Amino acid sequence: MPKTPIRKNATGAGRDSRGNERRRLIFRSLHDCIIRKGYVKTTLADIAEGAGMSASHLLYYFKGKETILEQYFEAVSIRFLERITEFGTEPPGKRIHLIADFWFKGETSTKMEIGFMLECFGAAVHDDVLRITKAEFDLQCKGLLSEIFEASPADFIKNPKDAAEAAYAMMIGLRSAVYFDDGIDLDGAHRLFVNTLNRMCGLD
Amino acid sequence: MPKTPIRKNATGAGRDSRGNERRRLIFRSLHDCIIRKGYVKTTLADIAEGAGMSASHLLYYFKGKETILEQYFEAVSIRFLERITEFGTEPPGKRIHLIADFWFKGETSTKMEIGFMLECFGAAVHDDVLRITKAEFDLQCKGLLSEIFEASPADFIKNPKDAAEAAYAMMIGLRSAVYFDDGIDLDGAHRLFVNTLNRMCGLD
DNA sequence: CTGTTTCTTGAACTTAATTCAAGAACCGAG
DNA sequence: CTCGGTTCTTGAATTAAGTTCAAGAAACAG
Repeated sequence: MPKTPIRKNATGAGRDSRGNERRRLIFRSLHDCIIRKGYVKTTLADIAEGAGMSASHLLYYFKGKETILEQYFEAVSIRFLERITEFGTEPPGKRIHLIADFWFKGETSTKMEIGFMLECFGAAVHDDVLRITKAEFDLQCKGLLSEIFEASPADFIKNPKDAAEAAYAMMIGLRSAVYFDDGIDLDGAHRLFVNTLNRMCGLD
Repeated sequence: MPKTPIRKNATGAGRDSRGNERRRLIFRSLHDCIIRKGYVKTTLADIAEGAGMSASHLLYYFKGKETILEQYFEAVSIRFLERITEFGTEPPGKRIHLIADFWFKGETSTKMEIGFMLECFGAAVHDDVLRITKAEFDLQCKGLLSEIFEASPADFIKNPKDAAEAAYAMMIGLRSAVYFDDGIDLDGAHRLFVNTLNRMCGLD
């Protein structure tokens, strides 16, 4: 006589608010672990310890180790999108500097997260779930940048969409180069980026 | 009475030539596995099966699973460097197209390897061995590109090194965007890249 | 206070990486 | 050819990590 459990709290509000707090703790611990040893070498026990709970309890909230990664990645993507979207409200001349600062002068955690996203993208090649998230992220960034550059057409590249794509690619490219090479001149890269964008947009 | 084993073949030539053949088999199998399921999901048994030997035998040649990855990555980097270096002997107007073709029109395996390298770079953040290899690769590519662009100074960016760096970053950036997003227009990206480089170099 | 739902854990199970000891294959010297 | 040493190869044992599960604690509504 197994009764079908009836959910009193149909919206799941109570559970989810608590669950979300736990999730955040887990994400933060994952984040720390990745900074210290990278994702591959991070064990469930490591994450659990950092979050102050048992390893098996992690799996009460997440289906498996990779699911934690996926959902954390998704959360990070969303935060990035939000921040990048904010730039769209700034005047053209200012946007470029804000975007550049965002990519080059962020806190350590931002730097880590960008590197982490690239790490995820690598993993994502063979994972449909992550792939979709990445494609989504990519698409939206590009759309936004197109918009930004549309507003101040450059004479360097006739089609502003090309400029936007080029800038986006350059941004990702430079940023990853910076992340993966401690020897690189961060300030130099930053100047180069700003100058290039300015020139592209005829704001030089 | 364990005698200290005396190596007859002090140069290791015989052993190494055989060993290198085995290594190549293992690399090829790793390569195939990564195409099919990605590095993380590839097991030693998978690699061993593809190479026609036992899993434990892999560890006779390599210290551990990650060592196989590291050394394969190193081999790929070297091959890339060699191919890119060849472009340096071509005349300026032709180099750009050759490089662009190399990045955008390579065979599937090239595409896979670029993605794989990015995947490695992600892993490399927490690994000193890979890191050095990447830095080396990076440095040499940049040096070469500087050289290439030095020969045909652009009026777009006054300092040709800036142009080289921008082009390099763009190349990596675009290429990774292409790799990680099946929906992207490969030909369009290729055209954009060639056009942009041409304009940068005043060859338009 | 009581029954239901949610939370939490440790122990058991499963899978993959790594170590190890033993023996097969190879090879040069006598 | 055959003996002794060296290199190659493997399966079995060990270790470590991920996952499942059943049981009990905590929270909470009625």
